[in-house]
Amino acid sequence: MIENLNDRQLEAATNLDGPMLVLAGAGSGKTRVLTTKVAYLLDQKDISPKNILAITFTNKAAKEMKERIFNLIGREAFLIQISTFHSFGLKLLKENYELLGYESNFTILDADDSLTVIKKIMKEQGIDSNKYNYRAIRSSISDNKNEMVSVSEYEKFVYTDYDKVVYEVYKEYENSLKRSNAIDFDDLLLLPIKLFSEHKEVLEKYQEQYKYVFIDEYQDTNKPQYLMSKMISAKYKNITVVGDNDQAIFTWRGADYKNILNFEKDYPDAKVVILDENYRSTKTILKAANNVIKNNKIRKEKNLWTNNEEGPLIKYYKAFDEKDESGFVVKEIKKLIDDGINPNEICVLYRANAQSRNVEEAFLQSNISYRIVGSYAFYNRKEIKDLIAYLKLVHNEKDDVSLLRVINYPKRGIGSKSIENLAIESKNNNCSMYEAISGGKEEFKKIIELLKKEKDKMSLTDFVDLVLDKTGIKESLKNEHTLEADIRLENLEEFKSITKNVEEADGIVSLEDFLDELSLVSDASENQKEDEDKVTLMTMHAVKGLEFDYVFVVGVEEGLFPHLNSMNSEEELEEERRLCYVAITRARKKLYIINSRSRLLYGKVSSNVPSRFIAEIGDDLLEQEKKESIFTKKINREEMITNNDLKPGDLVKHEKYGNGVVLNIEGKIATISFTKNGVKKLLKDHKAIKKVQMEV
DNA sequence: ACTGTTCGATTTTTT
DNA sequence: ATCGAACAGT
Repeated sequence: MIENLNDRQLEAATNLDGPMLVLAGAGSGKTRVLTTKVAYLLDQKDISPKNILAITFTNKAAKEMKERIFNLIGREAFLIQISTFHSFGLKLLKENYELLGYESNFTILDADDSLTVIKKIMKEQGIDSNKYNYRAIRSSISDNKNEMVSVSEYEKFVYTDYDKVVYEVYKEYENSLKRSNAIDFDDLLLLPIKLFSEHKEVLEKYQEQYKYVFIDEYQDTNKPQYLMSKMISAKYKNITVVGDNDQAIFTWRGADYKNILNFEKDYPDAKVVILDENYRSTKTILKAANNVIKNNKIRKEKNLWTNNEEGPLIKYYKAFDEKDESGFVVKEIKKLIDDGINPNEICVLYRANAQSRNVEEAFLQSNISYRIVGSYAFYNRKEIKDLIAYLKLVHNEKDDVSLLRVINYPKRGIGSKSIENLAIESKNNNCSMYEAISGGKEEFKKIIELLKKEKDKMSLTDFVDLVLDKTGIKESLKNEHTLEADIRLENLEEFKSITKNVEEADGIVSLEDFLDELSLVSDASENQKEDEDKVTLMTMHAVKGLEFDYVFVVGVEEGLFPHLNSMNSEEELEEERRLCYVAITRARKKLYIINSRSRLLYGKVSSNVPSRFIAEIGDDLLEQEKKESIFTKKINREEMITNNDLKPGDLVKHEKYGNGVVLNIEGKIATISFTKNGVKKLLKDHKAIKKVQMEV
């Protein structure tokens, strides 16, 4: 198994004991090293697979690691604890909930659920939502939790009015979750640490169990994750961490890449291995990545190199608008598929989830089958969330968030006034809203009680059917007779096919296990069959750790990538650049970069200039695609372009004066030099002036 | 007290 | 597109 490893990889994979830091550049075979090391460990040492803990960053990565270890050692691989920090945290909570004061059927709130709780609290406290944005308050609370600042500790840091609001909401938020027997995503990391700190004997048990610990993507660990790694490996100190500070893209979520830089301080006797030979990409792709990342100032110099062939130039296409952009992507992907390329080897990357729609529509029209990985997908649809809320409520009746979502859906004549009263009642009795139900709302309670009785008598899929039936969801959608309602019904059917898939794969599935999986996975693609040949669509964040032969990056424009919201500081900009580095290094054979002069996004048309990252890649690595698509033949391109944002250097065409170039803009006046008519000062927004694209 | 309609604001990235 | 607030109607 250790054949074919290079010297450094071999060194990393065979030094089994003690702390080790593996600085692994993109595509340098770090997953290979990790999986080999695990297999070698089991071969050499007298330990059980159950003594190994391996933490990855995404569920997808965990799944892949399991498969690769399975290929090396067979079925024993499934006994190894391989999971994300969050699912490992959940496992710890499932095993120790009493010690932390929870009941066994606790609910996990996702980010949307947390927001609902926060909205409710802010309304109750009479906080003006125009002055204090719900989302801002939520992220402040989450930031505190990720920095491990508790409510009582935060009280000491309250200075401004804003702090005061955050404090009050934070306090009530924590109380409210406790009343609902609920935890949020941050708690999945925080509660295990609380458990370990307060119950040394429990910590010791886990230290004894997980004698060997592996942490992937260590540069993206936040404080609780860092602590969890440290605590659990403190006894034997057999901890191997792998990462690359050039790929730190989650600092906005509290991740601190200094964790990886400080590893040698934490463990002075740590062995350090640097993997800098890239086996994945062509020389061209790697050069592009290096050209981009070297612009970062806060960075440890590093030189990733490859012996792979030069490979084709990066294809660069400047589109007119988002339709032209997706048209180009479709055209190129069709070419690849016609050449016999498997669609599984193609992926399309974007900065924001909202961009997926544009590509999706083009794929639908041209019958390219695709899968979308990401949070705007299936589970975020209203009808699916409604159904899940019922399931969650059946599982944990104290789940106020779910109750609020469905108590009046479908309409049962329970309006805001009744709900308000219910909330007051529950507050007064310090109980959940469900427990406070009385009078006219009993009908709702009866439905839930009935479902509770039935849930263990049938398969999960049948139970979902029963829920749709008894709650009246199905009926109310059927009665709508609109296209929208039909789509919602179809999605609910799709949900049943997911539960069916899960049941077929895992045998009988309990509601609890299914809900756990839902809240951690939050992505339908994980539960879909993966054996079909499909092009993958996802964000650049989600693609971390994966690789494809052909990678398309769309929307490479200033404002979108780097994102406008990330242009406030040099640090944020450097993180965008690392994201660009991650995106580029996903490609094995060929990279495509596409941007658009104008695009419709979030219901608005915006016009953007090409991203600075394209200039950083450098012209000599780019091959610009000429506009020869059907699109140009149909539409007079000059009509496509508005003159609303003339800048010095732009080429223009004037109805009377002909072609010219903009020399200067002062307020509304543009100074333009015309080829045949000399320099003129004109109103820049005059309709006689049209901006002309610069290339052929 | 609940329902329906309209208008306006709002959307980075994830476990 | 979706959600919430505000208002009018039942």
